[in-house]
Amino acid sequence: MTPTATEPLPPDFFDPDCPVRTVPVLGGKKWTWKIMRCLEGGPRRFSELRVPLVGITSKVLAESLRAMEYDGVVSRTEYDENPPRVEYALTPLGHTLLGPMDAVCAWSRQNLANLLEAREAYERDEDARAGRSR
Amino acid sequence: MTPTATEPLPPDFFDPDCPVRTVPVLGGKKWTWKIMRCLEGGPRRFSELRVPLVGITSKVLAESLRAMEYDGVVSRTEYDENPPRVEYALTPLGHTLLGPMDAVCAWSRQNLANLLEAREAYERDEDARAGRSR
DNA sequence: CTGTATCCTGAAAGATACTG
DNA sequence: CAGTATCTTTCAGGATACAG
Repeated sequence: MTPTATEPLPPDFFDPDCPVRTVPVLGGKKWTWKIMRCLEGGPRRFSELRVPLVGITSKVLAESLRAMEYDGVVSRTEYDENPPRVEYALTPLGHTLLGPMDAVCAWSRQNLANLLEAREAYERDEDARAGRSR
Repeated sequence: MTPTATEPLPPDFFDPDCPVRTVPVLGGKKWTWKIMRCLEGGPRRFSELRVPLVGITSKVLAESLRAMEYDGVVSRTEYDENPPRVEYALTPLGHTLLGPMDAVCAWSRQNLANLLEAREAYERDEDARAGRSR
């Protein structure tokens, strides 16, 4: 599964049709990770989610929640009240995703300094090269 | 840091300007995770990477590698030969990212069945609802 | 309050052709 | 071989208005 560097990587190293590709939490989906974090502490209603997700529109929030519901990581519970109340929560499956997510988030936090330093170094080298050729 | 469900989520729950947001491996960047996996076994040259990354164009591969180099997770080594040879490899920082990434990938593999089942259930319910209202 | 319906924009990705 | 240069496409995301 992990070929060494001396042998060529096979063309079928990745399955282009692998359904994992379409898991929202892995692909684009700008807000998914943040929504997960907002639901970590317990159920939240729609308007409650909009507060910390500064800048999100109701359209995008609704779309994101629907995609997550589709994948079974979020549940939607409608209460027949007036005014209407809808609560979103992590499913058991969603909860199991928190751990892996935390690993990546922790990495980001721990290596933020390294990252910023790498970017500065990269730009310094760019400047040096451009300076010489000029 | 993790508010309970009974207290409201503060508007500053997330820092909109947090640089972590721009880490390629966390945001969009369709190919980043796959490129990481290709480099896991050791250094690879440009054309070698194109084989398993079925469908990627040289333009997008070059852009992706540059972004990863910028963030310090990939190194680029140019050998002064003819024909030219360039090798890409994971940096030490890049290697530390493999662990967290694996956690998410493992989750995807382990829960793929649950995911597909959730999607089917979702679509069944949709059909049921549409059927009733029709 | 919890959304949907439109329309629009910008950035990422793809197609194609070409260069040192 | 290892890219760059253009041009086109695509689509997630945003703005705005409105509905149950």
